[in-house]
Amino acid sequence: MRVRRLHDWPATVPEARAVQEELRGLVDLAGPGPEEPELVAGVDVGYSPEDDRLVAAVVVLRAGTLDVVEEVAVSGRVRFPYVPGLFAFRELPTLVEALERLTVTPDLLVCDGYGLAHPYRFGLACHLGILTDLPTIGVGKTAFVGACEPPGPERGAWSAITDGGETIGRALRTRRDTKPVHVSQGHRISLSNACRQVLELAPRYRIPEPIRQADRLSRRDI
DNA sequence: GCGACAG
DNA sequence: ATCTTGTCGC
Repeated sequence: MRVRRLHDWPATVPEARAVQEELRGLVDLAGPGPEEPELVAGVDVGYSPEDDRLVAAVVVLRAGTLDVVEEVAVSGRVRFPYVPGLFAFRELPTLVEALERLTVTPDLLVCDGYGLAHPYRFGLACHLGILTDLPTIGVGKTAFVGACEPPGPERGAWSAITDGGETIGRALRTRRDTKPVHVSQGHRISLSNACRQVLELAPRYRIPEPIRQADRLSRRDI
């Protein structure tokens, strides 16, 4: 699929912040996003324990059956330090290469990490949404910014993640008695639809299937 | 000022 | 992210 080249990859913190400030105004939070997506892609990155290599993985699933339609893994090198809030600049360059090698265009992109629920309201999922112009969802495994009450114990229970009075995401229980995931909007999808999609994509495990598959692939090829 | 901070 | 053993539960 085609990915827009809106900027060069920044090498420094100030450059990266400038890119975020420039692109954050382009984010579409109105959605509503696809009602019944046909193809859903998951993206994740795995890191080498011994050097600076990383593997970006994209797995496309048929939404109805969760069957794998296409897989792409691309290896690269870390070119940006881990700075909370600028996490996307580590993974995006190689992730974009992997997406460009996709022969199909997904209807929805599920990202490992945050979208709106981000210190500058522009996490990896928002950034990837702008570059691909696809609806994107951010799914985080741990809390980052904002606060929320613990949702009820049942699958499907959720509570709002708020920060300074504004709602930036939801803690969503995808599996009974299991730690919730943190869902936030990336681009071109509403928060309620994002949660509905995440729930449908995680019928069995805590982590939505597209991300689980991408995670497996990124570790296998490192 | 200090610590905490997606992966 | 990654380094790590056992353990509890389906």
